[in-house]
Amino acid sequence: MPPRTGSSDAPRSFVEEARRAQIVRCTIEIIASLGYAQASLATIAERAGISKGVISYHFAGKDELIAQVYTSVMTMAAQRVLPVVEAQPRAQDKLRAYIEGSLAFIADHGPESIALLEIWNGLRTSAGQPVLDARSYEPGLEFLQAIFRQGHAAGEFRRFVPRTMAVAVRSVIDGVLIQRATYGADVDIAESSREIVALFEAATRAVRDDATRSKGPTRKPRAKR
Amino acid sequence: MPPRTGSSDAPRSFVEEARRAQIVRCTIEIIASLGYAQASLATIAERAGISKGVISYHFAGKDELIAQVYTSVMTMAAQRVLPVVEAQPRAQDKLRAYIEGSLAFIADHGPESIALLEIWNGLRTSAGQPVLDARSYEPGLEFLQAIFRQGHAAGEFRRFVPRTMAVAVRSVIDGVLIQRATYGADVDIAESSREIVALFEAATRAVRDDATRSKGPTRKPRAKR
Amino acid sequence: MPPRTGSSDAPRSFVEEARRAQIVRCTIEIIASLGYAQASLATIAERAGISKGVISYHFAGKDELIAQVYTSVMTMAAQRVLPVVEAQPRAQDKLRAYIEGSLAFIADHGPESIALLEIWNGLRTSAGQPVLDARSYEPGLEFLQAIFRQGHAAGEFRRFVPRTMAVAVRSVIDGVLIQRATYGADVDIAESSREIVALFEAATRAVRDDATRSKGPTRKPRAKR
Amino acid sequence: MPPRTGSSDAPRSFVEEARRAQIVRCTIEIIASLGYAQASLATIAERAGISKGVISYHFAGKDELIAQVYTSVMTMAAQRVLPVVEAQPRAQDKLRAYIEGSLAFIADHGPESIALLEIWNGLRTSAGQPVLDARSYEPGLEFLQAIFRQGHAAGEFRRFVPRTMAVAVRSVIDGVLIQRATYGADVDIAESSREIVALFEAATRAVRDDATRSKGPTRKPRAKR
DNA sequence: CATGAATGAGCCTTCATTCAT
DNA sequence: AATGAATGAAGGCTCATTCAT
Repeated sequence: MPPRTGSSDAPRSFVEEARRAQIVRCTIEIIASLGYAQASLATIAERAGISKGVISYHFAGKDELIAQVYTSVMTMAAQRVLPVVEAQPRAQDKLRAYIEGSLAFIADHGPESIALLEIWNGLRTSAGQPVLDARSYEPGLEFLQAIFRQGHAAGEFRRFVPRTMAVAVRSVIDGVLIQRATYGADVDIAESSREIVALFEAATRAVRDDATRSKGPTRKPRAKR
Repeated sequence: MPPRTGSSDAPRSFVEEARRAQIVRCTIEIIASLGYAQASLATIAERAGISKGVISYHFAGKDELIAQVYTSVMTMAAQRVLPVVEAQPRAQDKLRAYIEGSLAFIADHGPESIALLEIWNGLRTSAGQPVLDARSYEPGLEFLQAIFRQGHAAGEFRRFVPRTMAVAVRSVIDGVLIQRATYGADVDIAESSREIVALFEAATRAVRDDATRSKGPTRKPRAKR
Repeated sequence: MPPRTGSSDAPRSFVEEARRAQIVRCTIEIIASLGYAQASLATIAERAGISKGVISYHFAGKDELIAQVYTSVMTMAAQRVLPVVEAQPRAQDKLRAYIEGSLAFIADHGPESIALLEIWNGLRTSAGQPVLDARSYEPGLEFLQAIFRQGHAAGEFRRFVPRTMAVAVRSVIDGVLIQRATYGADVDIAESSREIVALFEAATRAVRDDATRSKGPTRKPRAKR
Repeated sequence: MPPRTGSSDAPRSFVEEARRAQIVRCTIEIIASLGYAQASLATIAERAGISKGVISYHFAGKDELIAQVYTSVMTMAAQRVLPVVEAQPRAQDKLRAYIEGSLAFIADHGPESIALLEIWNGLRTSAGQPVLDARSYEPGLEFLQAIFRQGHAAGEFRRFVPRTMAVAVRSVIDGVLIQRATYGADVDIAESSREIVALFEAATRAVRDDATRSKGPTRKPRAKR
C-alpha cells in the first residue's frame, strides 16, 4: 500500500516523517552541489545511502519531492526572516531587517538557499512552462510591497513603484546568492549585507532637501525608453 | 562528413550559414519557451521542421550549438549596449545608459534574453559545476565596475564597493527579465527602466551632506572575488 | 542506481549474479553467431528476452560487459588447459598437452572460443588502435615461449626462435577455430588435434644428427616484442 | 544517372577508373590504420579529400567498395605469390616459395595485408554470417592443398591431412601479419620467414627412418570438408 | 517498510544512403 | 562528375517509474 499521495488523511508515522526529512535533506545537498539538472533520484538515493525505490515509496514522485524541498526551505527562510521584520515598526527598519535577515539566511544555510534558486530556475511543468507557484517570488514580493506601501504612507520613502522596488530587492539578494554559489567563501556576505542595506536606504529614502527634490528622479517620467 | 569542426579554414557556404542561423534561432525560441533542460535536439529539430541529424550535420554537437547561441546573443546585446554607454563621458550617464540599454534589449529581444539567462543557469560541466565562462557575469560585471571606479575617481558617486554595486545592477536587470519571462507583456519594461534608473541614481549619488558621509560604508575596497 | 560500479565492496546478490551470467552467456552466443560488430546491446537484450536497460543496470556499460565476457572465457580456457600442461614434466609433452587442451576447449566451447577471437579482433580503442591487453596473445604467447625455453634447455627441441614458434602454435589453433566457426561440425577437431600435435612434434623435435646440435639451440634470444 | 552497379555493360571511363582506384587506395589505408569498424565512408572521404557522395557515386555502396578492396588486394597478392610458386617443380620448394612470397608481400604491402585481414575478420552479411567468399581462405587453401597432394604423390612429404596442413600454413602466415600489425617494425619479417620455412620443412619432410613411419598419423585421408 | 530488479522513453551521436543541383 | 545537404535508423546510455517480494 503506497503511503499518502497528497490527499490521504491519515497522519504520517514518526518513522516515515524521519525518512522524508532525511531524503529532503540529501536532496538539498545534491541540488546545491551538483545543480538541479544533475539531481537524479539515483544520485539522491546514493547520497542518502538508501535504495532508489524508497524515494518513490515516500514521495508520489520526483515532483512531490522537489515541492517538499521547496516548501521546507521556504518555511525555514520565512521563519528566519519574517518575525524579525515584523518586529520593526518603521518601514525603513523593516526593509533593512528583511535584507539583513535574508542574507544571514544565505550565509547560514548556503545549500538550502542554492537549492531554492536551482529549483526556481529549473522547475518546469511537463509542457515546459515554469511552475508559477515555485518560480514566482510572489509571496516574497508581496511581503516587500507591503513594506513599501507602509513606508509610502508614512512618508518614509521617496515615491517609486513598489513592485519594481520589490523585484529589485529580491533580485539583488538572489544575486548575492549566485555570487556565493559561484565563488564560495570568497564572497563576504556580511560586507555585502552592509552594502546592500546602504544601497536600498539611499535608493528609497525620502529626499530631505526640497531643493534637491525639484529635479527629483521620479518626477517627470523620462520619455526615452 | 560534418562541415567544419573547428579547424577548417574554408568559409561556410551561404546555404549552410542560413541553416545554422535558422537552427540557432529555433534553439533560442525553444529555450526561451520551454527552458534549457527541455531543449533537446529532437525538440529543436521538430520546431525547425528538420530531421535531428541536420543539427549534428551543421554543428559539431549540442555543445557547439549552445555555444553558438550564447555567443550570438551576447554579441547582439553587446552591440546594442556598449556603444551607447561609451558615448557618455560621465559615469552617472554611463550607468543610466547601461541600464536603459540593457532593458531596451530585453524589451526588443525577449526570447534571446531569456535564452541567455537559461543558458547561464543551466549550463553545467558533467561534474555539475557551472561552466564559468558562460555562467559568470564576469565580463558584464567588470564593465560595470569600471564605470563605478570612474565615478568614484570623479567624485560623482558616493563611496561603495564597486563589485557589490555591479552585482546589484546586473541582478536587478535580470530580475526584470525574469518578471518579463514570467508575466509577459504585463510587465511594463519602459516603466521599470525609469524606476531602476532612478533607483540606482539615488543609490549611487554622492551625498551632498557630509554629515551622512561620516559613517561611509566602504571601508576596505576588497580584491575582486 | 546501477549496482556496484567498480569500487563497491558488497558482494553481488544471487539473483544479480544469475542475471549477469545470463547476459554474459547471451552476449557470447550473439558474438559467436553474428560477430562482434553486430553485438549491440539491443541485439543482446533481445536474445536474452530482456529490456536494453537491464544490461546497463547490471553492467557499468558495454565495455564492462565485454570485459566480463573476455575474462570469463579466458578463465574457463585457462582452467581447462593450464593444469594439464603443467602436470607434464617434459617440454615436448607440455606442448602436446597445450595443443590438445586448447583444441578440446574449442571443441567443447565453440561459441566461447569464437567470441574470444571476435573480441580480440574487434576490440579497438576509440582511436582505432587495438586494445593491447585484450588483443595481444601475450599471456598465451609467454606461456608457450616458456615451454620452448625449457625444451631448449633440456635439448628436447631443435633450435628455433621461441617467439615465432609460439606465434605459430597459437595461430594454428586459432586457424582451426576459424575453420570450425566457418564450417561447423564438418571440421573434425579430434583429427585436427592429432594432426597438429604431429605437425609441431615434427617441427620442434631435436634433429637426430648430433653434429648440428653442437652449436646450441637458441643463438640470439631476441627481446620479447 | 548513377554509373554502373555491377551489371551494366558500358566500360568505365578512364577518369572513373582513376577515381575508383584512388578511393580504394584510401580505403586500404584507413582500414589498415584504424580498423575495419572505424572505416566509415566519412573517414575515407576525408582522407581522400573528396566528398562523401563521390563514393556512393562510384560504388553501388559500401559493400561494393569493400569487395573491390578485397579483390584488388587479393589480385596483387596472387600476382606476387603464384608465379614464383609455380615456377618450382618440387612440392617442397613450392611450399617454401609460398611462405616466402606471402611474407614478402606482407613486408612490402603492410597496409594492404592488414586491410585484407580486417576485411576477413569484419565483413559480415546483414544477417551476421561471415561473407563466405571473402571470409574463407578457400582459394588459398585449395592452392596449398594441391601442393601437398603433389608432394605426397612424389613421396616428398610425410603423411598428413593436406587440408589441416594448409590451414596451418595460412594461419601461421596470418599470425605473423597480426604480429606485424600489432607491433609494427619490431617484428622482423625476414627472420620470421626463415623460421617458418624451417618449421614447415621439418613438419612436412618425409621421415627418413621407416621405423617411425609405422605409427604414421594419417590413416584415412578424409574427404575435404 | 524497504529493496532490488526491470522497464521504456528519451537523450546525443554516428553512419550509410539518397537526392537536387 | 561531383557535391553539399538531408535523412532515418541504430548505437550506447540515463532516468523516473513500477512492482514483486
